[in-house]
Amino acid sequence: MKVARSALYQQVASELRRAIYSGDYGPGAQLPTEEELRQRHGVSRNTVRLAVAELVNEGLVTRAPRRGTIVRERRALLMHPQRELQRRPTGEPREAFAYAVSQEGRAPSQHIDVLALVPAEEIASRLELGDGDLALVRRRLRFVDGQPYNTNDSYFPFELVGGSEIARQGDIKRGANRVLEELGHAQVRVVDDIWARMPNQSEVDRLQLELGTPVVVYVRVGYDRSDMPVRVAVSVLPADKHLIRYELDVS
Amino acid sequence: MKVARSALYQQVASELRRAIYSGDYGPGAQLPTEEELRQRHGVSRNTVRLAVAELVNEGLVTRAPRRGTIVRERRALLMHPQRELQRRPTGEPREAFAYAVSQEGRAPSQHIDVLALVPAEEIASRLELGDGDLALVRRRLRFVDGQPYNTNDSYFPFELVGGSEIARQGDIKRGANRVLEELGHAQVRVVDDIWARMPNQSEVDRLQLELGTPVVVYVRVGYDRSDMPVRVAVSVLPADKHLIRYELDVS
DNA sequence: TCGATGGATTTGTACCAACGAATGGATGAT
DNA sequence: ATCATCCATTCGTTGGTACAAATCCATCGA
Repeated sequence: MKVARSALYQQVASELRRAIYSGDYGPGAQLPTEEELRQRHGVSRNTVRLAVAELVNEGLVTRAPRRGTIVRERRALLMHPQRELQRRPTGEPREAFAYAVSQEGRAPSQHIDVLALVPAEEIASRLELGDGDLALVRRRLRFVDGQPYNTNDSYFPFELVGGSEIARQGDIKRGANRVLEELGHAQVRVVDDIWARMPNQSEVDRLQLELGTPVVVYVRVGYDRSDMPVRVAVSVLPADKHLIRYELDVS
Repeated sequence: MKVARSALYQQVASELRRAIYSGDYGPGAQLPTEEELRQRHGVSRNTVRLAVAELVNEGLVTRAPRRGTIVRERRALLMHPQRELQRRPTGEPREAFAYAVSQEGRAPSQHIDVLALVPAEEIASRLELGDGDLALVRRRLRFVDGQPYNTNDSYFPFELVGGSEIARQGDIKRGANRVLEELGHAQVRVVDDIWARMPNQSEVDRLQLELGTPVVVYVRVGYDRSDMPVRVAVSVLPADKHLIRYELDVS
């Protein structure tokens, strides 16, 4: 007698979910093998795999041959978007990301590509560029403890930064924002847009994302004193590793 | 001759992904039926379903019997967490959410449950409650144009608001923050934490989420003049419908 | 002792078959 | 013309089988 209020695989998934959330399987624990679940619930292996696939898509577990199905653990690193605008301690030679990460006792590194291009419409409109105008982009892939961590692509109007240090390959130790200042276009106002979505394939590859990990997209547009956009920074942050924090004073 | 650099279902998924991103299938368009894809790629239906499942998990498409596989469209509504702290126009009778939504020409509504309980550890620690201390929670499920839109659970120290309007069922037209003010505990500082994850089952149910939709979790802790936490608001925002925006002045 | 090797285990991919559930659209009745 | 009904289509669920790929671990050899 079946009292199937929902699909079998849903029932199996619920049972596993409950067990995980209740702590029966803590982070790092291995769930029963597919064969074991098959017998325990009296269903086919297809059904078991469908159930576990749900948990994978929810980001709860990962699977690997022979290793089995493992409960994931997550440790997020705190981001303070506001602090990136503040001056770091005098003499601090590193830019915002490197500084923040090493503050938490972890080892930052990054890979930078610098190139000029006609940006996508979304970027162009935020930078208020004309049709076909060039932008200079600094594409960063950042690592923490050797693992890919996030990406940060910063776009500048080419006209503005073409001849400056920003257009040169490699690190700018004191930070691009400092260079903008020196060019007379310090950012006095920024607008941050934050949303989330599932990653596309190239993001999965670049950031070595596991299945079921959404990404937070974080776009900052910086404006100078004359309200001209001088920088558009697009960050793609794997959701399981990032926590964004803002502190606001009520004025 | 097979040049299978990756799994068959991955190849089919890539092909579909490419077609969607290139605009061959715009929002609302129906992908070929499973049977059609099966024939076109010469694979089994299971393999086709695996491929399409990938797109579903990426939030690119939805499936329904007889309707087929449809390319999703997304329209996000802008949130301004800062504005919720500002006074709304004098005489404006609605609270922040209702005001913001109707500003965009859409129809807000909500359902509120008010209850007292011993909150989960995460909430308790943010509210700096002792062990077993009660909190008052106002649980909101918000709708836009009749569709579930997001949830917002606001926790207050019971000690603080037990006898006030906050503890009564139903709407507080002028907003709970106003009541806090009147109680002498106006929020002068807030800390916003933002992250993302895949939704759990109860969230999928309450918010009628489609598969492959991550949620943004947005936690605001408000402190009064003596730096006591007086409110913890936990919002769960379906990622495809929300865009969070902050505007910061560089001081 | 330490490294290479191979077997066993566990998930990954792929195919086939059958029936259920939902619904768009055609058909027929009023 | 309008509404109810029925059918065909399309996805949803579940069962089965077979072999591939990855890797843990025990065993064997130097």
